Formats: sequence, C-alpha cells, structure tokens
Amino acid sequence: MNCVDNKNNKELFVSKGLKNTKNRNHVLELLKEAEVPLTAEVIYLKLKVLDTNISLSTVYRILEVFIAKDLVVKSSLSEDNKTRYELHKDEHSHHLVCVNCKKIQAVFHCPLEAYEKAVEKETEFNITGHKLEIYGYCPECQRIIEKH
Amino acid sequence: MNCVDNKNNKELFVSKGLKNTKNRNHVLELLKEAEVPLTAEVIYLKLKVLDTNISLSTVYRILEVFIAKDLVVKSSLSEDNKTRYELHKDEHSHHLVCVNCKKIQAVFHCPLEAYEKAVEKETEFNITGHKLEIYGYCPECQRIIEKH
DNA sequence: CTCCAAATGCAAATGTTTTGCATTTGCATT
DNA sequence: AATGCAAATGCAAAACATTTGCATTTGGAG
Ligand SMILES: [Mn+2]
Ligand SMILES: [Mn+2]
Ligand SMILES: [Zn+2]
Ligand SMILES: [Zn+2]
Repeated sequence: MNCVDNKNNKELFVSKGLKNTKNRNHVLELLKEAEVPLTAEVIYLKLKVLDTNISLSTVYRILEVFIAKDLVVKSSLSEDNKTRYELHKDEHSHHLVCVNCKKIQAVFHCPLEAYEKAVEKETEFNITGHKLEIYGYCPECQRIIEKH
Repeated sequence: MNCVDNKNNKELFVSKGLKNTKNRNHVLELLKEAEVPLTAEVIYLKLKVLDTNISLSTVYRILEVFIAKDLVVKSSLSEDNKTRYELHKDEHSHHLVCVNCKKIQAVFHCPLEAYEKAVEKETEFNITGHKLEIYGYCPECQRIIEKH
C-alpha cells in the first residue's frame, strides 16, 4: 500500500525503510490533521509553538523524503508562489481557492476520469495524474464586495 | 475586449493605458509566438540574443503589468518551481506535462463547464476560472522506458 | 550497551522574484 | 520640432523560498 490511511506512524515508517523519529511523527501528524495543503513554513511554525525546536531545513528534508516514499504530494497552488504539501491519499481532491482572501477549500469528486482517457487517446501520452485548481470568490468575499 | 487576439500591439497598449515601448512589444511578440507558457528568464534570454539588452527586472515588471491589464495569466506548472506566463486568450487551454522529460504540450477542449456549475451550487463560491494540468509519460519517454 | 548510518540543526549558498533609485524614454503640450 | 513630466527602464541590492555542507545527535540493529 502506498497511502497513509489506516496505519500508525511507526509501522508506516518502518514499512518505508525510514527511521521513526520525533520530527517525522510531528510532521506527519500535522499533515493528517490538515484540511488543506500546508507550506513548509507553516509546518515549521506550528511545530515551533507546540513543541521543541525543529529546523526549517529539517521540515523540507522530511517533506522531501515523504514525497520520495509516496506519503506526500506537492500541491503548489499557484496563487502564492510557495510550494504546498499534502498527504497522498487514496482519493485525491481538488482545491477551490478564493481569489480575494486566499482561503482554500477542498473539493472531492473528480470529474476527469473520462477526460483523461480521451486525452490519452488523442495525445498518446500515458497519463498518470492531474492537478485541478478552481478559482473564485468565497461566499464571505462576495458579500463584502457587493456592499461597495 | 480583454484578450489579445486581433489587435496590433500599439492599439492594444493604448487601449489599456500603457505606453507603447520597445520592450513591451518584444515581450508581447514572444508570448504570441509561444506554444507553451514561458518563464521570465526564458523571455529575458530570448530577447538578449535577438536584440538589445533588456533587464530581467524589466521583464518581470512588464509581465506584472500585463497581468494587471488582463493580457497575460500566470501559469506556473508545478513540475518546476518557476512561474510561467502565457497570453490570456479567449479560449483557455490546459497543459499536458511529461513527468519524465518535462516537455509541455497544450490541450484544448475543456471538460469542466458543467463541473464548475456543480461546484458553484455545492459551495456557494462564485467561480471565475480554473487551472488544470495533466501529468504523464509522453510517447517518446514511454518508448525509452519500455526498453529497460 | 555499543556502534554506525541516518537524521538533524545551524549557517551559508542558491535560485527566483522584487525593490530602490538614478537615468532614460514615450508622448502630450506648446 | 522642442519642452516637460510621468511612466518605464537598468542596475545593484534586497527579499524570499528552498537547498546544501558540515559538525553533532539519535534511532535502532546487533
Ligand atoms: Mn481529479
Ligand atoms: Mn478548462
Ligand atoms: Zn474569500
Ligand atoms: Zn517525455
């Protein structure tokens, strides 16, 4: 199994040939709790307050190794130019980003299976995945903007 | 009209309240010729060889003002972490990226109109657009990989 | 418990994008 | 055509995000 679901951290790390360290546990826990993809810096700051000091480069290195082991995927939303990271789940999601307040919200249900097949036929690419971001104004920002 | 189609550069710049400068003309021409989104650096280097010297910061500033005037959109493909820029056309396209050789290819036909409506209903966002990138192995890379 | 490779912290290096400021240029006005 | 001024530009430095080198610490196998 590639994905994070249904395993305790230690078991997971061992199965991937990774040492079970405090920092890796903390980063993984944060990613599990997160509803949206996190930047390295946000992870770093959250851990700093909760806990002992982790170094920002360690955060980057942990994320790197999690990606290499297929536990995490990069999910750089193009609104800011910071890379974001989220757990590699069985079921992928897409993100809805408010172009005004930058709030991010996950959207499940992927409408692209059939489309991928069509593109595969048309282009002869062997398609492995996709990334979809949807932009718009969130309900709150719509209200604020209407008032002007 | 917001988009670049069917106008000469000067007319376009004037209609946007921009001065008609040599550098802006060059950057716009390059973007018109490009089949895929370009990085600021690529634009800078292409102009350097063709032509007199432009400064990289001027390239960034021109792209910024083009974005502000809706002539250009950012299109940072997440494979590399450099921001890319492309003309804001009437008909948007999506990109197919080879995860092996990083070649980028445009895909037209957008399958998401109905989906956007559904998400709008579900989330009460006012949706203004989306970005879709598709990943896979290009025909050439498939052949190369099969040989191993 | 010992030992060693793997993980970490810290500081410095890199690579990209932005900014400050002095100079130049486009263009509206004489 | 010459003038004046705001907008555009070049250059160097700053600001950010991310990566790397190296000395030290730590997890876990034996
Ligand atoms: Mn999907
Ligand atoms: Mn589309
Ligand atoms: Zn909002
Ligand atoms: Zn390829």
